[in-house]
Amino acid sequence: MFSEAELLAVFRALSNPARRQMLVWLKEPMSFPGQKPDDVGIGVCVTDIQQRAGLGQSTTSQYLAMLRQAGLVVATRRGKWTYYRRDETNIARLLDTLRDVF
Amino acid sequence: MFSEAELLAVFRALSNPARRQMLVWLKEPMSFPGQKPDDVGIGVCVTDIQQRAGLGQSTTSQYLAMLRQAGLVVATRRGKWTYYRRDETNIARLLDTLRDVF
DNA sequence: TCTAGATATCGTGAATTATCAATATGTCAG
DNA sequence: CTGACATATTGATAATTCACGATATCTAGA
Repeated sequence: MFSEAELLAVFRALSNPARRQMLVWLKEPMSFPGQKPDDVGIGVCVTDIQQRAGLGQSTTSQYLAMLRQAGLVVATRRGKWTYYRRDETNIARLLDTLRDVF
Repeated sequence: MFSEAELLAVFRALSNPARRQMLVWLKEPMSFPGQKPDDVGIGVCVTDIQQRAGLGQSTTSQYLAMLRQAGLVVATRRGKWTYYRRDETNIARLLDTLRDVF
């Protein structure tokens, strides 16, 4: 299911509180100020996540990239913005794997 | 259920492949050479885990301490030996929490 | 095409982790 | 009480992560 390398990426990504929070925050896209109902399906843009996290822009971008490489979120570019949303299918698959492995 | 600090300890502990493997290995105590059937209930001693991991003695001891602090294993001292076994109850509780939180 | 805004990437220094060897502690046997 | 052994703790260094500012890239619009 998940290779050793994939599990490593996942645990490394989640071993940081800020990144873990981002993943939880994305469960409720509408909780972000200024989030448009039309955009819920596509996700939340980097700037909005950055505001909430209180981190620098580059840090936020990198952290989201890590979550994406770990297969936890999906990025979609629309215009100048990149929207991030949870990859619910893969997260469910991950939880199943964790049940099997641990 | 699990506090933020506890989750941090868990993910940090599991973000290292050697520590993750130890936790998996401990599912099968009898898979360790020289493991006595009588000791299965109490766990596996540090030296046996160290042999399998191919790490130094101090490293192994520290890694097991990390797993213990994360609530993933339980240590029992018997004579000169310290036996480590999985804390299945807490691991199950953890998996439930992960399902809730993520 | 030029510019401004959003995001990504690069380069950095501080903090943390990985891992070991050396040493300390704790326990049994004699 | 000593010696030998199992484990824990300490000290050290290389590698990695954290988080930032600076810079590069991409895109929409003037």
